[in-house]
Amino acid sequence: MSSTANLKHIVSLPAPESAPQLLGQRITHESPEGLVSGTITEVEAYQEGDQASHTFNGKTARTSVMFGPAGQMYVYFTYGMHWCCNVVVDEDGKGSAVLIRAVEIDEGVDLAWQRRYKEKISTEYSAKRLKDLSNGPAKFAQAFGIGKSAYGVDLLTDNNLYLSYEEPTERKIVQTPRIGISKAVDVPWRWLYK
DNA sequence: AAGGCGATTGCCT
DNA sequence: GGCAATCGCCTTT
Repeated sequence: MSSTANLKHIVSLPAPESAPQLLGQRITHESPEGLVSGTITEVEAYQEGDQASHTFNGKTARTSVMFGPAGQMYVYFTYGMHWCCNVVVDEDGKGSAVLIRAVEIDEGVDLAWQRRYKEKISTEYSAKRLKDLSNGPAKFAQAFGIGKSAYGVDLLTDNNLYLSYEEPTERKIVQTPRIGISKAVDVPWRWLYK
């Protein structure tokens, strides 16, 4: 199977099956300022009928893309200041997506650093700040320069913002309940590398 | 037309 | 560990 076909298969699955398979996949954003790329290391699954999902109360203007074809980006704005990114998954018509909660950046660290901290990267790397670069959903969005304009972008075909397939690795995966929600708090649909 | 609140983060104690 | 910041969306009048 080709890389694109592998990805296509992964995002065609229901969210709770798709999410753990998106762990380890690569996401890249090429913007006028430069390229940032890294490995997805933490995800959460949300789907229609799931009380914690934005689609629980049906389709709205904000969530419409979640009901569309798999592989598109669902971006939402929250807490008055943060953007968060999801990969739309499952069959066309199902309101499902996988929230990208953390990415390990291995290309474009300088650019990511500038976007996050509004300053040039110093020769003396702060270990904590490096770790904090993209270890949260809104941190990832900021580090990658992703905002409203990414809404609905097809991550399987777009030339600037795209997923690329990586073979599964031996990295140990942990499964836990989702973070920061008030409904369906016991549903264990968060996956991350140990 | 108005009000409450969130799939978060960073700073303060 | 607690809490403020900040605003678009959705629900309720």
